[in-house]
Amino acid sequence: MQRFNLTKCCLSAYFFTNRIQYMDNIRVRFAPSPTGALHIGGVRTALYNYLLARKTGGTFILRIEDTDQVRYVPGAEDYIIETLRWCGLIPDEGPGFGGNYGPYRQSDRKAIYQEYAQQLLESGHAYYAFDTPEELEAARSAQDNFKYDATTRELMRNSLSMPQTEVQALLDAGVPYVIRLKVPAGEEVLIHDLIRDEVRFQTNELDDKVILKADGMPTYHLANIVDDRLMKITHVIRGEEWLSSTAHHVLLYRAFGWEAEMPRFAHLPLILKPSGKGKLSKRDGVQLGIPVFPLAWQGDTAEESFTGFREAGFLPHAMINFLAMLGWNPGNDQEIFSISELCDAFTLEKIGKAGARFDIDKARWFNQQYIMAMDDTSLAAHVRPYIEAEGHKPDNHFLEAFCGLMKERVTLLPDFWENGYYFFEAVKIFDTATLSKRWKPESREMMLALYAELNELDVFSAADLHTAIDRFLEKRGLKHGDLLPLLRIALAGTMKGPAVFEMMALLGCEESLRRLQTACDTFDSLIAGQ
RNA sequence: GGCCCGUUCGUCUAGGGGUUAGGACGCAGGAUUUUCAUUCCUGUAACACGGGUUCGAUUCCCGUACGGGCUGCCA
Repeated sequence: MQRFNLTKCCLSAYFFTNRIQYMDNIRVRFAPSPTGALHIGGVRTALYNYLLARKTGGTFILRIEDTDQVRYVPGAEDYIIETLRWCGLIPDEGPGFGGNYGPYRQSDRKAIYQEYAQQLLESGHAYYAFDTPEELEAARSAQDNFKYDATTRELMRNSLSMPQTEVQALLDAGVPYVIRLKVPAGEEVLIHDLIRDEVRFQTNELDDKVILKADGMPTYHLANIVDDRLMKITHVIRGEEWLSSTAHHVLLYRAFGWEAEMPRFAHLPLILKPSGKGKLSKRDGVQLGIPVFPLAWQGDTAEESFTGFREAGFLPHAMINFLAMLGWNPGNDQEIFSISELCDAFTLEKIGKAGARFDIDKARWFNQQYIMAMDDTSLAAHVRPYIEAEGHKPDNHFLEAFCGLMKERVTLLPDFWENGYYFFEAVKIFDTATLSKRWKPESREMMLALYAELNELDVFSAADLHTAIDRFLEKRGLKHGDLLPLLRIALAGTMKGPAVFEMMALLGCEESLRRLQTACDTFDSLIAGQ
């Protein structure tokens, strides 16, 4: 990274990171709409905003875009904030986070937008429109590809097509109206996108977007321009679905006379379905049985309720790491990144242009890596709830040792219980298929002899067990293979699991011997019965 | 339909005018291990197509195809 220190007389210094120029005091915002659970793609957008802010010493702002009264869903805002907290993407400013540019909820800023809409009205960049939804519908069905624009607005009912007296009369009578942006004809809008370079639009292709709705609320277009301006946003990092409407946004900046200080745009590629085509949707989650939301969401119906990465047993940092790599790369082979490493390595320039397929297997791999790398104490804290949910309250020492034995054998948090429940309670299922091959007529006697031998042990550690059992086998001219598989099944019921000696040591002398006894008592009939 | 964006192994991607096109996930095989897992090794597999430009193109340009986004008083 080259750094250019400009003289103090300059208002702002600039520095370059891999060719993209950043200014000082970077301010970015994550601006979700509280219409339901936050999509995983939204989490990635939040992440990239957060990373740019952290990398540059800038400010990460949360702004709630709740201008749609109809689609507003109670609880969605809490969900968004809980998600950010779970992921560790804590806003510097936002509702409940403080900041000097609030309020950060757009519904609390209604009056501000009206003021700015008025300004556009006065400067001739916007106009009143009285067309009812029905009339618009009629116009659309009467004409294919109907667009409310320079070629059609004279035919519609608005302050451009009607005499001023009539407009005033309608206004005075309290007839509902919207305010539309008057898109100029024959101009070009050039956008310098940080990810896509130059993108051009012809204003003749653009329609006169509604900027203030009949209920007095702004649409996204107006609100986001005004707020980004007032909140001094320097970089707009958002999904590609916004690229098309960016032309309108530039036109709004132009109309307000703010174009020169407009924020920089970076439009992120979308996250696509795991299989097939199209962008990832909540339906994919239920269809494939995979989480596509960070946290579970309880909707009004079963169809509107979804599981989340957290509930599936993902560690937040593993999910973040996975998401970071979906559309961005560090330019080298490193894949595992802590959040702070991500902050250092992140650059907008390394974000790809093409959409990225959502690959749950890769996510699982990341989770496995994070579990294996985590120390036993921290891991125990994550695993404890799963064990307690099954009615067990192990002490920390035991649980940590358990985590240590299991962590190389799991990919998701629930696997700890599912693959290792027998550390907490009696074996429920015995692998009778293996047992019937291994349990010989003389096995019972061998196990009984081992029981007696182990019963004499003073110290029940893995190392001591190892020595004792090796000695036992040697005495009888047996090999590991003659005993250990049986011992494993006696203790755990399954052929899968940690080293037998470690398992025994953790189970303890008393419990281990009890299981040996149980094996001797039941294995004969178990095999006979199957 | 119109406008906009995109296209390297099945997936995530590196790379970039001359390379054995690299890594990771997955999958397959092997080594280690009493089992499973971990770890290690090996293998599998890609520059969408057609024209240019060029001594040479996967890389640059133009088309085509395919995919995606937008096209609401939704965000």
